[in-house]
Formats: sequence, structure tokens, C-alpha cells
Amino acid sequence: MTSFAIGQLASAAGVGIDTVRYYERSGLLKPAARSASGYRKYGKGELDRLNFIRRAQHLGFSLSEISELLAISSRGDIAAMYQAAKVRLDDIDKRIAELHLVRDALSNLMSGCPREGAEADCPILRALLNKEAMQ
Amino acid sequence: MTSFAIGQLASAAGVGIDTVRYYERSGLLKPAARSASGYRKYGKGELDRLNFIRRAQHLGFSLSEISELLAISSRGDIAAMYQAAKVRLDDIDKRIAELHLVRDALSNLMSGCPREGAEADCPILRALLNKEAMQ
DNA sequence: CTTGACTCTGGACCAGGGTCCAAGGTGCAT
DNA sequence: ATGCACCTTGGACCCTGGTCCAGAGTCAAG
Repeated sequence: MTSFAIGQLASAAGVGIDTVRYYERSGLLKPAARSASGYRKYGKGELDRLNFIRRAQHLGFSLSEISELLAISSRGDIAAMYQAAKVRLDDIDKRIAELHLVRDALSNLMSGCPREGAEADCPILRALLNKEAMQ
Repeated sequence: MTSFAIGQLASAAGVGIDTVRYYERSGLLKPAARSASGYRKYGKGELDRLNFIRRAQHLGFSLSEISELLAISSRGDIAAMYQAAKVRLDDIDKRIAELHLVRDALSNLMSGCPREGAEADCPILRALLNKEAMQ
């Protein structure tokens, strides 16, 4: 069992077959070796690479960032790896901060809402209808 | 100046002309009245509606949620408005929690990285290459 | 030898929220 | 009356990360 077919690779890595082909198409995986009949043949190296991709995705990296991470990893460039992680971390922090702003604005509006009664008493509605009511 | 053209409406609301037409197409704005020559004609009501949409978007609502918010607003249904806001808030909270998990994982990996030296010393790289190293 | 599971290809399609295009018709100032 | 900015339409296209399809070929078990 020194090589496996696309379905085996996909299920070993926990992704869909189409996803593997999509990654090949988009350059994340190199074109696979082929059997005599044209079937793609994979080895452990490709499984490792696919797992790398999944773990990086899990850490919030996009596929194009992962493409760079793979290159960085193959160079063993620790400094670049750290730098890429920092860029990602800063981006996540920025996104969290934005969401917090929205969350707090919404939460403020909700806390003043009587949940019944006249429209004029609902800060949410007032905020949507009226510029001045918007924080 | 009791009515204005699409370009004037768009710039008054701070959106693109195509956006206004897109909203009409997707049902967020009702089909506009037309001039004799077929130009769309708008009044203050439409500007208000467009501003409502922008403010709701700013609070994180999707266009289809906004569609409901507009209906809720026109009924003056405070309870439904509160409920819609709560759904949105919970969703934002969930998203923030997810991002925090990723952020902390990434941050942990980074804190152990020497930023130079051998691959084996970089926890980020180890996490991507190796199942056991993944938190 | 047949059956069922697997694989191949190129290309279309999904969500979301727009954005851009060409070819033609209008509106207004000069 | 001419130029320029504006408007009309239907439809294609952008991005991301896949997912699904038909029609054809292949593999392995019974």
C-alpha cells in the first residue's frame, strides 16, 4: 500500500474528492502522478501536505496564504513563518475589534428596548429610522 | 426639488447607482416611479429606506435580514424587532468566540517561536506539520 | 462476465453583495 | 445644435472555497 487513489487520500485527510482536485487546479497541490489508466496516485507526502492545509485553514489562513506558508515551510524559514502568523493574528484582532464595536452598539440599543409598546420607545427602531439616534 | 433621479438618490445615501438598482432587483426597494422618459424618480421616502438599509448593514444585518427588518419596522412590531436584534447579537457573539479560539491558538504557537533557528524549534511549523503538535 | 464502486474530464453552479459593460436614449447648458 | 453628463436595459463578471454534473473509462469481487 505504497500509493493510494484520490478517494483514499481524500477520506484520509477528511476532505472531499472534489476538494483535492480543486486544490490541484488552484496550485496548492502539485499535479499528481498518474497510473497507467490515468488515475491520480498519491503517497504519504501528499497526505501530509493536505493535513498541513487543513490545519492552517483551521488557524484562519486563506488558501492563498497557505500557498505561501507551504513555500515558507519548505524553505524552513522560521522568521517568515512567524511574520505570516503575525499578519494573520493582527487581522483576526482587527476583525474581533470590529465585531465588538458592532456587538456593543447592538447590545446598547437592545438594552433600552421595552420589547412592547410604541415604536418611538424602541431604540433599535429609532436608530434605524433616524440618523441622530445612531451611536 | 420634490423628486430626484437615481444618481442623486445614490449620492445622498452614499451608495453606488448600481447598488440602488441591485436593491430594486432584489426586492429591498420597491420598483421606482418613472418619469415620462423612463427615468426612475425617487422621493424622501426612498432615501429614508436606503438609509435604514445602510444603518442596518452597519449593525451586521445581511440584506435578507434587512428585508425582514423593513417589514417589521413597517408593522411597528417592537417585539419582533428586539427578537431579530437578539438573533443577530447571538450570532455575533458566536463569531467572536470562534475568532477568540483561533486567535489564542495562533498566539500560543507564536509565543513559543524563537523567530530564528531550526525548524524543529518553531511551534507554528510543528503544528502545521504534525498532528500531535496541534492544540 | 457482470455488477457496483471508483475515477476521469471540462465546465456549470452556489452564496453575498455588489460592480461593470455596451449600445442607445435624455436633459440641460452654452 | 452640440457637447457632456446623466439615464436605460440585460447580462456578465468579481471573490472564496468549494460542490455537482454528465458521459465515459476502470477496477475488483463474486
